Amino acid sequence: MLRLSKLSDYAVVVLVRLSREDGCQTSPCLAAMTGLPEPTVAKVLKHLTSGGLVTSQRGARGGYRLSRTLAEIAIADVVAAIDGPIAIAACTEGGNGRCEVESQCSVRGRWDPVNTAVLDALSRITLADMAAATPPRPQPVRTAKLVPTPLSAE
Amino acid sequence: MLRLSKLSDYAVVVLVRLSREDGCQTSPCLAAMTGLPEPTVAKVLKHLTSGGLVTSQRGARGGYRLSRTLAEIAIADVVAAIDGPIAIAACTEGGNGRCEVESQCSVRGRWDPVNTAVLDALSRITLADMAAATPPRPQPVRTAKLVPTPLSAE
DNA sequence: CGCATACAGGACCGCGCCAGTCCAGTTACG
DNA sequence: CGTAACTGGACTGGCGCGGTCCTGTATGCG
Repeated sequence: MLRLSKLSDYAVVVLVRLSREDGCQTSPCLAAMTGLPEPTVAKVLKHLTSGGLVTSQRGARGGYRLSRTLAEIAIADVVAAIDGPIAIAACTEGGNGRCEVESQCSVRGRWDPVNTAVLDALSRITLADMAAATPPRPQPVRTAKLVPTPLSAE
Repeated sequence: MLRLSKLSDYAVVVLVRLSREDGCQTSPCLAAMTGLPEPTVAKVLKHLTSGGLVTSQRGARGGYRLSRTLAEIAIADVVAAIDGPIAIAACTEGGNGRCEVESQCSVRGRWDPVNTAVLDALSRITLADMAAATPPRPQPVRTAKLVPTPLSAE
């Protein structure tokens, strides 16, 4: 398992979509483009804004803009912006520290290297890597439910 | 976030405790030693048995035994035994494939490298590293492997 | 100047999942 | 033969997440 939250997944999709500098920077437009429900996209964008990954422009003709390039945004940044600090177990530094049997826990504090390793792995992959696909024919990973024009139609 | 399940956390604790070859190999005894509720420990041990990490002996005077040494059991093995195959997002190979907007998903299939990176990180750290027994302050970034800590020896 | 648009930042709520428990069955030791 | 311990399910309650909605505010435009 070790599952990522859905919102983080959505965030990656939205950010990659936002990187295309056509006239689609509002949350309703991004929702339509990605096929995700608009309130959810709005929520994701709000989190990304407070996380500093995008900048917002209020009012009519407003919208969102990436504050950095895709290559400068790591997956870890996105996850941190959406889900808060990455903490594998409750006993790690970023965790809430809820560990009532801590006194007799023989692995106390030993989760931190694991947490660091995972965080490091997620910091090494950027959104540019994620967006590198979407060529006409990426590696058919599993279900080849692939149409020739996935996003260029829009 | 990216939280690990509690059961996996417990499994690490139980396995490390089980590695000490004193007369504590039954699930009631392990529960008492670790301070965890006995039914939960029993459930964890069942999963670890079917995962092949421990072997069981039924009947009176039965119990559990590690089928490998701590150094040969990676964190990824424990997580896989408890929570099933590691899958960061729904769109990865191990995931259940529930992705209803897949047709217009611009990052389709691109989670696999991320998943692989995380899995790799978790495969690099073994239970022997975890059992290195509450050292003063370890700050290794990602070289937390292969540190010759003799404390796991019994 | 007022309206329409779009972000801000909450509150709210139902569903699904996980943790935890329990029980009937089986095995094996003494 | 009785007891201790594993086996493998089913069951359930809590809670966290995904998803929605609402009020307020900023801003561009007619």
